[in-house]
Amino acid sequence: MSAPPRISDAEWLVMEAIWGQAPRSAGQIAEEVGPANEWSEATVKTMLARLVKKGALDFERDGKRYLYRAAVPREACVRSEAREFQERMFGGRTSPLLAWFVKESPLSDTEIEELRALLDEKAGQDEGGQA
Amino acid sequence: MSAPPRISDAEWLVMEAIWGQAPRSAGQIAEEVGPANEWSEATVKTMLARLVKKGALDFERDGKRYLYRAAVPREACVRSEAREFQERMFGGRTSPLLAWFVKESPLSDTEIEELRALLDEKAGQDEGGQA
DNA sequence: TCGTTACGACTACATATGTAGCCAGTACCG
DNA sequence: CGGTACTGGCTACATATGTAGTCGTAACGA
Repeated sequence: MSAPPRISDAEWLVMEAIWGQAPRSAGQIAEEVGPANEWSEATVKTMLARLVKKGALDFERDGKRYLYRAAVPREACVRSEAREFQERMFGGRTSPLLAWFVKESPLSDTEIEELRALLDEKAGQDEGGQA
Repeated sequence: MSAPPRISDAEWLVMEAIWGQAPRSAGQIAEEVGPANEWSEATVKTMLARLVKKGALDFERDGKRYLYRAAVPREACVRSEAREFQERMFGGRTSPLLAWFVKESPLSDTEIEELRALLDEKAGQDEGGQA
């Protein structure tokens, strides 16, 4: 449960590629994220190395190259980032956050319906479902 | 409408103090945020200078000292941070974000009620309320 | 008027981040 | 067995960030 490492903006894009499909070699990853972000292959390799060092990635040898895989689930990283965001912007409280997004964002009727359904579910459960 | 400047973690705390009450002198601000974060006064002053340079703060002379005030509304910064967060975590989509927070967070019945009310309002309006 | 002091300005320095180049070794082809 | 190309490792460098010290000077009190 140790907090996942802090993952920077650029690093996050690399992580996404790996969360999307793993294990993969640096070359494969670079092919996926490089062009879209106008990164040289070297840049991607640097980020891979840093992510390994941070403990966000793991790798196994495959002949002369490495195959990288995520060492932390995306889930955990999202949770951690979300917590920080929530903390900074809304003093850690959830309902103001939700209210803010509901007010600020365009939502289709369908989406509103879905959210209502989720709230219903939520209301059904007793407090403290959070294990 | 130019995007508000990127405000770092530590800087954000200083901004909060100023959004809370302005204009204020460096000393006053340091008094408020320094102890809580174990920052020396020098640290606070550095952040003030950086924030001014970034265009996040403005100041007016008051004798020998400066009185700082926010140059960008908190609103705008929150919006900008929220957009980035949403982009990174949920591909920019709002409803998955809302769904995620609803599922992940404990919400009291009252809060759920309030959100329902908000959704009702939202559903009432036609699409594209975004002014 | 002169000293004191409270401010802002400038400097410092380690780590993080964005971006990328170069080198050495190794696996594989010929 | 030697050459070649690909791969990771190390180096580089500018900017951002966290954290803080020092200095010159203006304002104010004595």
